[in-house]
Order: sequence, then C-alpha cells, then structure tokens
Amino acid sequence: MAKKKYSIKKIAEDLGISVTTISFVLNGKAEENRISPAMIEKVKRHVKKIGYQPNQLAKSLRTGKSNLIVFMVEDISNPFFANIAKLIEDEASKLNYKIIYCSTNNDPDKTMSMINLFGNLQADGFIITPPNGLDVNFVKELCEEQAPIILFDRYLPEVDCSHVVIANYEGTKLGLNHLIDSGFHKIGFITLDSDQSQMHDRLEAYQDLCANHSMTAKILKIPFYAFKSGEESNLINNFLDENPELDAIFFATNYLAIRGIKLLKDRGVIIPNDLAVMAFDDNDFFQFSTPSISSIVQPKSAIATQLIELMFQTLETDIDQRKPVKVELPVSLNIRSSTKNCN
Amino acid sequence: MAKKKYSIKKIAEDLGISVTTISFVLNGKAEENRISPAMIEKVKRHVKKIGYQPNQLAKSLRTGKSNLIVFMVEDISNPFFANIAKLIEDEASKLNYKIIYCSTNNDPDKTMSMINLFGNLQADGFIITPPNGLDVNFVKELCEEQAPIILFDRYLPEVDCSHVVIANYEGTKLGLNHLIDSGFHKIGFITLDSDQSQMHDRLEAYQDLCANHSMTAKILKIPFYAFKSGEESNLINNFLDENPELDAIFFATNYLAIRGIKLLKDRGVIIPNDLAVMAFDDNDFFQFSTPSISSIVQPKSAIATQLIELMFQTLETDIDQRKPVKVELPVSLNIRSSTKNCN
DNA sequence: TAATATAGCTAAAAGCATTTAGCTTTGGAT
DNA sequence: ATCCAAAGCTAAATGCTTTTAGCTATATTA
Repeated sequence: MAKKKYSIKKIAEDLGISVTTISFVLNGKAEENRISPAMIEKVKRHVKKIGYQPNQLAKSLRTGKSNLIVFMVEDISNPFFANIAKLIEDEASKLNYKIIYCSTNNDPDKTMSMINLFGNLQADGFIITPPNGLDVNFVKELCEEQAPIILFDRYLPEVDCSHVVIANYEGTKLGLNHLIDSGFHKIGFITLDSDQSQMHDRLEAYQDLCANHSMTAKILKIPFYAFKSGEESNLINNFLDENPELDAIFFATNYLAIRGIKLLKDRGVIIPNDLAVMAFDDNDFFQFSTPSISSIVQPKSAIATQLIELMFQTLETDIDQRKPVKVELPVSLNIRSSTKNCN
Repeated sequence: MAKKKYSIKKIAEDLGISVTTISFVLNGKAEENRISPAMIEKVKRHVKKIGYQPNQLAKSLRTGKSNLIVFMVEDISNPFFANIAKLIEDEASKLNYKIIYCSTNNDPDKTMSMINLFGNLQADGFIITPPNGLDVNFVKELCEEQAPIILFDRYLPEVDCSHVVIANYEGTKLGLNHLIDSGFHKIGFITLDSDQSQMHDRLEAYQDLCANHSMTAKILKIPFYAFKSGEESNLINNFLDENPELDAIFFATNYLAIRGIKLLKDRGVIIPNDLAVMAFDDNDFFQFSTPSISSIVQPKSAIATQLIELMFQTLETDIDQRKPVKVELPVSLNIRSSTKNCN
C-alpha cells in the first residue's frame, strides 16, 4: 500500500478530463477560462479527497518562480542573525515563501559560489550580509540582471544595491555621549580589524567624538583570526596595561564585549567603579550579567520587517522599474549598571 | 547586455552537437557512453568559458533528487538549535546538499503542513524536532513511504523512526548525583509541563533518584504558555515560598534556568550559599554569569555529525532495506561555582 | 566481399506543471 | 434554415534536464 504519488496527469485520467482544466481550477483561473461551476466543484472535491499537492519543482521550472528566498548571514549561530532569521521566516511563510539559509563564514569565495548555486535553484531573492572582499562587480551584475539582492547589517559602499542597515554612526555617538554625560572622559575603543561598513562607521563615530572633545583616541583593533582563535585576550591585556588611565571601554560588538568582560573580571577589575563598559548590539548575557551591561540595541523586528517588505515589494516590481532602496534604522540605548558612575 | 541564461539546448546549438552529449560530459558519463576525448574536451572548455551551470530544478525534476534537506527545529533562535544548524549546514554543503530550515514553534499542525510543503519540493530528507501532538500515523507513513526522517532532541515513543537524542535520564542522574555528592540533599526540580520524551526522561531520573535516596520529590511544572508569557516568575516564587527547606534547584532546561537565576538574584538569594543551582543544557550565559552555573552539556558537534551521517547513510540505502537507527549520545557534566558547597 | 562488431554520437521520451491557441457544442439572432 | 458568438473544454507547446534506445559510419572478421 505504498502511497501513490499523484500527478496532475493521473488526476486527469481518474476524472476523465484534461490536465488543463485541473490546472486552471488549482490556480484560481477557472472563472476567467470559463470552466463551469460544476466542473470546478468536481475537481476541487477530488483533489481534496486524495490530498493532491502540485510538484513545486515542475511548477517552478515552468513559471520561473521558486518561492525560495536565500538568507545568507555571516553565522547563523550568532543570536542576532538567528533572531532575524526566525522573524523573516515567519513573515515569509505567511506568503508561502520558504527560506533557505546558509552561513557565509565571512568567506567571499564561499559566498559567491553559494549565490551561484542557489541561483541555479532559481531562488527568487537574496538577503545577504556581504563578507569583506566580496567581488563588487559580481554583486553589481546580480543586482542588475538577476534576482533581487538586499544587503543587510552592512553594505558595500561601491555598490548601488538595496540594503537595510542600522545607524551605526549615530548609535555609537549615542552610547559614547552617554558615557561622557556620566562623567567618563577617558574612553577606550575595542573593535575588530575590519573594513566592513558597520565597523567602519562605529569607529568613525568614536574618532569624531574624540576630536570634538579633545580626547586622545585609544583604539584596539583585533584581527578577525585572533578573535576566532581566542588570542584576543593578550591583545586586550596589553591594551589595558598600556593605557592604565582609561575609565571606560566601548566594545564595538557584543561578542567582543562578552570576551572582554570575562577578561576584565579575571583581572579583578570592578565594573563600573574601575572601568565603565558599554557594548554595541545587545545580548541576553548583558541583561543577566553582574553587573548588567549597558548597550546599544538594534531593532531586530524592525530590521526583519523592513527586509521582508522590501524584498516582496521588489519582487512585485517589474525588473526594469526596480531602484535600489536604502534603509537605515535608528538604534536605541539600553542603560544598565555598567555605565553608572560611582565616584 | 543582459546576461544570457544558458541552457543545455543553447550550448548544443552553439557547438552544433546534441544535448545528450553535453549531458553525458557534464555528468561524468562520457566514457561509458563512448564520447571521444576530443569531444569531451571541447564541451568542457566551452562550458567553462561561458560559466554554464545546469538548472537544478530541471535536474531535480528529472532525477527525483533535490539535494535539499529540511531542518525543522522548535526555534532556530535557540542557540542550541542554531549551533547544530550551522554544523549540519557545513557538513551538508561539503556534499553539495542544501539545508532548508524552518521553525515548528512546537505547533504540530504547522509542522505537518510544512512537511507536506517541503515534500512537494521533493526534499530528500527531513531532520525534525517533533513537537508535542504531532500525528503519529503521519510520521509513520512518511517514514515508511517517503523521504527519510530523522528525529532529534526528542523522539516519539509510539513511532519506530530513526532518531538522534542524548542520554537525558543518565545526564540528569549525573547532575543530581553531583549535587548530592556535594552535600545538597533537598533538591527541587523545576521543569516544563511537557510530554516530550527528553523532558519526561529528565523528570523520571529525578523521581527515581528521590526514591532511591528517600528524598521527597519537590517538582514544579511550568506550562509552556506561562513561560512564553513570562508568567513563570509567580509560579517559581510560590514554589520557593512553599519549600523553604530546599538547598538546591535543578532546572530541566537552560532557558528555565536563565529566568530562574534572574529571579533568585532578585529575591536576594545567594548562589550557592543559600541555594545551589544546576541546569540541563549548557549556555554561554552560564560560563560568564556570576557565579558561574554548573550544567549538563550536550555534545553538539557529535549530535550534528551523527545526524548528517545517519541521513546520508540512509539516503544511500535502498528504500526497502532501510531500518530505523536509534542513537543516544552521552552527555557530560560542567562543574562550576553554582554547585560548590560553602557550608 | 559480405557480415558483424564497435566507436561515436543523437532523437525522442520522460519527469510534472503552466499556458496559448483552438476545437466543439449550444443558444440566440436574423 | 443559416450564421455567429459565446460557453466549456482540451491538445500541444513549453520550461530544462536526464536517459533509453538506436542510428551511422568505420573497422574487423571470415
């Protein structure tokens, strides 16, 4: 009693009618093709009875539309991306779209080969956190000629492509100003050594602020590989040793902050008495940590909503009418214990 | 200069040969079909030059194989699942498989309709954390007649289906015994009110242990909806008020523990002096929390490896030769500060 | 020289759905 | 009685690939 795989052809035989009729009924095109109500009813009933569902591959092959959206993030196990992924998936499934996701691991070659791969799967759209070094022309061509691409989290300054990012510059300023307003005036900045736009903007905000307040910029750039291999602690230790005058540290990402705070505790540093701490991008850990950590919060659900709305809006627009849409969402400040001035 | 979409047919025309020849070359079947080396070279060169890649939809439609594996978890934004997802994706992409993921949200109806949906996409296999109430017959039929299914994290006792789970019973015993060995003898157990196998096994371990040590079982079962809506704090508060004699709490999941620890701190409870704490399933937070929290650690990468190996092994086996494979992986104990007896 | 084997390639079917163009039948108008 | 329009349905092409069965030369054998 192996379950028969129904095809539209088989149904046509069963019912003694043509496949065309069935296809019309199934796709809501029965009326406009003058299929009689009796026939519509007959088809619908039978289809329901046997639980037939059309083969999506054949459908996609014919229509050129796969209802698949590729979601490529740096790393899905990063809670920020996982959260966005979930929100996007929920929205997409309402519209009968499926999400294929994959991690770029910040590898531009892997990313390109993935895009090619999914392109052959006739993916309808791409949402991507572009890794450093992604070939600009490659993205350009895709943007112009193929499936819509929306970059997020960061953008590529050289490419005129739709994107959804947050106000990294203003957000960093917001956080730094809060530190200054709280009486911290010797702020160190720990970031990744990265060219990506979001990191660039955060750093720039810090540098501008230093210039405006006649502060000496104290910057530590941690290479990506050093972070991956856990070697960042030496770098941070050196940085702290060389700059004992600092009264606050701004971490440019939450994962840097998590490692950094652990290290500070190991060094016996009392937060915020010895050193105030603030991080860009919130994290569950910051809320529950002792002391709790102040952070700049990205509006996750707004990001997800924007991404998916922009995607569907683009998909609905004729390919030659499409224009890049660039969205920058505001961030907010979550003030907790780690920036409370106790002196 | 819109990029031409190449098809095998177009290449055949360009080269003045048949599509069959090209297909043979592309699929490594040239030799066995006596295509001359010169011809093979000619085709390969041209294909490479124009960067042609076959349409996967058409290929899948013809071969019945999509190279797509569906990964359905309760919630991708749970770090445990996100981590496994990443590991699986890495393995799968090595073998040219793609992962489609989606969240069940523990909704059996959504899960079934998703499975149907992806079934029509000709997904080659399913890896699923089955939600409570998932129709047993539905899964049974699928297991027997369709794409291979591997359950993980929990299994359905009524269904004879492949699964990869961890030793929940032994793991819980391990944790509880550590508490007892450390001198805690009045251990409360806080869990979700759930029928899922993993929760059931954890609870059973606690009950057996109580019986063996003549301990009175003190159990709090938090309904899922209460947790979702944040109402669990009242329940936990009541539980603590009613059982002031407790000297340790075992949380059956990490997210229960995270909420619970926050609440304990709010009540002014000192961990572990007033109350020792242990959690099932590790979490970054436990490592960085003050005090750090002891936990039972699931072997994530072993789980991922098993899942993907089992999946490919099953896919390679003839459908009538397949037998359910049931894997139970051991867990380990991560002893931290929250179970240190200070008295 | 005729029959046969082999090398080298291809035509056409199949996989499943959508969609265009067109074929019957019926009813109404003239 | 004849013609036309509309109603109601369908044949066949199409999307792109894989794969079976088979065709045509050339080479080998008897």
